[in-house]
Order: sequence, then C-alpha cells, then structure tokens
Amino acid sequence: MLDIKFIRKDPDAVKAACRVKNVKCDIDKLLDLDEKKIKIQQELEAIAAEKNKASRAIPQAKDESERKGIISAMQALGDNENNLAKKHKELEQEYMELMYLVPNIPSADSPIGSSDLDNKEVSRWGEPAKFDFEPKDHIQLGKDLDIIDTETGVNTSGFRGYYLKNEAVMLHYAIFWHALNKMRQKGFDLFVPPTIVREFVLLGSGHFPSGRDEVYVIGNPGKLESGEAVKEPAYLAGTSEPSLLAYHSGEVIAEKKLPIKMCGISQCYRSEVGSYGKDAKGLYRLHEFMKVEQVVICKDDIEESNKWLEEMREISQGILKDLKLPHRVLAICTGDMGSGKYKMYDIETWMPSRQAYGETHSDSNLTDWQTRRLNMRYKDKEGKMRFPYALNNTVVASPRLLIAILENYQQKDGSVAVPEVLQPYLGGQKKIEPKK
RNA sequence: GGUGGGGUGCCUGAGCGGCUGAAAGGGAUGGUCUUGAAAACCAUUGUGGCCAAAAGCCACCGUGAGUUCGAAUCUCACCCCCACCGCCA
Repeated sequence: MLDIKFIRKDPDAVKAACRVKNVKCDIDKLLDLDEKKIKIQQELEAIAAEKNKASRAIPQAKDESERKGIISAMQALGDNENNLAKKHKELEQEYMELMYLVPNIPSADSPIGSSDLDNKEVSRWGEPAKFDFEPKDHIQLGKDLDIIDTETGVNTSGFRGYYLKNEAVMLHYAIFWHALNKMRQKGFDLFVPPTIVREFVLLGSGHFPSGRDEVYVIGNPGKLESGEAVKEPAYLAGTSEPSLLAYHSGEVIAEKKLPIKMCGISQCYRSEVGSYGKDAKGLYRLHEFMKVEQVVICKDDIEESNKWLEEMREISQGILKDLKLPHRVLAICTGDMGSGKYKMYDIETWMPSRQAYGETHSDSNLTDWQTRRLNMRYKDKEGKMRFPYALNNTVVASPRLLIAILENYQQKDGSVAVPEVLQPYLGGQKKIEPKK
C-alpha cells in the first residue's frame, strides 16, 4: 500500500508504475473516491460536532422542556447523518479495494520490461559442468538411486505429488540444517512459523487480493459449538514470509530493535493454478515444498534497505557457493517483479537437464508497501511514527535445489557425489550409489 | 469436550452511562544534582484524520453491529487470550 498523500501529490508517478508493472488500477478513480470520501467525512464531522455540543449541554439543562428541545433538535440532525454514514462506508470500501491494488513504485535502476525475457543478468558464479558422458535428469537419477518417486507421489497426492526417499530425505534436511546454521551465525532469529494463516496475514504481505488463486483455502477450518462452520476462513501460506511479517503487525517497534532479522523454515503450499502445463515433470514446480526464508525489517531508508537487499543476496549466494553450484543473478524487470516490489533479484542455479539456469531464489525490497498494510511502525528519535522497510529472500528451497545438486553432482558410474559441506549431515556419506 | 475468568496506552492496572483520551504505578526521554554513575527530585511521554501548519474539530479502550440525547462503561454477534478438568501427537 502506498501513502495516499503521495498518490495525491504525484499521481503520474503512480500511473507510470502501473504501466511499467502491468498493473490494472484506476488511479483517477481512486483519487475521485478519496475526494468524495473526505467531503462526506467533513460533513459527518460537522454534524457530530454539533451533536456532541448539544449533548454536553443536556446535563446543564434547567428543566425538562429545555431538555426535550435539545433532544428534538439533535434528532433532526440524525436523519441526514445516517444517509451520509452509509454512503461514506460504501466509498470507504471501494476506496480500500483500490488502495490494496496500487503497486509500489519500482526503483529507478530496475530494468523496464514486461516479462522475464526483459530481466537483466548482473553476475555469474561458477562454470556449468561439462560431462564426458550422457548426463541424466533428476527424475531418472531419482529412480535409479531409489530416492525420488514421483509416480507414486502423483497417485497419492495428485498432479505434482512426490515422495522423497532415503538419501534424498537426508539431503533435503542437510540443506536446511546447513542453512539454519548459517542464518544463526549471521545473527538472524530463527522461527518455525504458522503455515495456516488468517486473511489479514496474506493481505498484509500483499499475496492478497491479487494472488488469491495461488493460495489454498482450508475447507474446514473448524466448527463452532453450535456446529456451524467458523466464519473466518483459513489459508495455507505459500511461504513463511507472511507469518514472519505478521509477527510484528500492528506493533510500534522500538527503533533500537531495528534492523529485525528473521529466518523462518516452513512447508510451503502453492496451488499453481496459473501455470498448468508448465514444468509438469519432476521436482521443479510443486504444490508443496519446504523453504528457509529470510526477512529483514529496517529503517525507512532507501540506501540502508538496498544494502540489506545486497547482503541477503550474498547470504543466499554464499550457500550456493558452499554447495559449489554454478548460478547467476538477475535484476528483475518491472513487469516481472510483482506489484509490491521496489527492487528485486532472482538467483538462478544451473540445472543440466534444462540446459539452463532455473530460479531458486527471489530477493526483494518492498520498502514500506507491506508494513503500511500491516500497520507496523516505529518511532524515530524525533518521536515521529514511521513505517519501516521490509525485505525478503529465499535462503534455500527444496526439493527444487535437489534438482541442481543431483544433476550437477552426478558421476559417470551413475552415482551422485554428496556435496562436501553436506556430508557431515549424512553421517559422512560421500556418494549415493544406484540401487539394482 | 466441560466449567469459569478476561481483552483498556510501551508495560502492569483502575474505571463499569455525562469535562474520562482515560487514575495510579512502572518504563522511556529531557533536566537538576554528581568527577562519572546510581539514588533522589522536577518536567515531558497517545495514534490517525480534516491538513502543509496554527487554532479548532472528528474518530479510536479486541472487531463489528445495536440501545441511548450521550458508551471504555449497557445489549448482541464475531475474534482472541487465560485458568482448572478431560482427551490427545
């Protein structure tokens, strides 16, 4: 959400943001609603002031007839008030619906573009492996090593279902252990956050209203004593970011507590309704996976927040470097970055079966777009209330990262080497051998 | 699942129909004192809107409706928390 005062002052900047981000949001209508709403509000307040004044006079009334006179005068005001209040409420609702759709202004150095084709590569690390044999994809490797079973997974769970088995399970958790250790060293507070969340949490993070389709709704969130369904629905979060942010929602944070560095590990659920037929095979696009996520909440300073964006990028790249996985960093263009974002990088890791880099991380600076929605504030030294800036980045997500590990670490004999940093988590095991 | 109790500012907590935006204490900030600190004492300490600012006005005591001339206070619904018992990974 943007500051309405900013939108009033510079509607063209907001319209430009809508354009480059491909967001449909009628700014003129928003401003019109704003104007109408304020006008009615002023009328309502004038009536309220008069009523309050009269009401205060009642205890001082000399006799019953003076009392009655005041009361009847007030009742006359009441009729108009009800109509205005109703109108105001309607306008307010319409206004809020639009406000939630207004995109953040992208940074000046973000590439302008309409799709992922316009993203700009900013750096590369490592050399994609060259094999002196015919490499297999992770699906085949998973079968041969008896560590991944997508066929039975689909049978049990439906499309995009999977089982991890044996060493894949060990690798999966080894990655997370490694990541959690690293994040603790970096001074992040660790969380296992809720994945079942209330509406305000996803509205606050910006996953609602426009990303509603992407989120699973829990059909039966519980029952009341009367046997009726609970009125408020519950949702399965697609990342721990909303829960981590909501930890401080509605809070006035002490300035000295900033920056707040949070790290969550959770299962993530995504309906993937917008991507039917895309990445249909293997472990790339899944309805449920696990992820370690980092969130930073810092002062409302562009420079400081951008410093954190780079710092978080480096933390994630550090883990890929620990795993010796070739990867590249992309500056995401305006059309591909999502409505709430100010600036965004993706990190893509080399996946031999795709003969391409595949997205494994997503590093974003949302400035105060989320904290305004969540009414999360801090008081600066002058005692002024400010909305802090919020950023988030993937630390690691698996099974997707398993694709890169298995495919990059495969050997001519059909085995897969275990990355050195992960070996301690597999009891020192160096190699995963094919099963006969 | 049963039975009670309860959501008030940064925190604890009083208020239970009208000068109450809210007592008291704590905390925080500033000052006096001190070589410095502690202690003590004094002062300050809501948010948002009309609004860029002053004056003024309006709204806000979990959320939403209602009763009333007037609601933190009364009624209803919803959300949440706590205690004890039962059940449970």
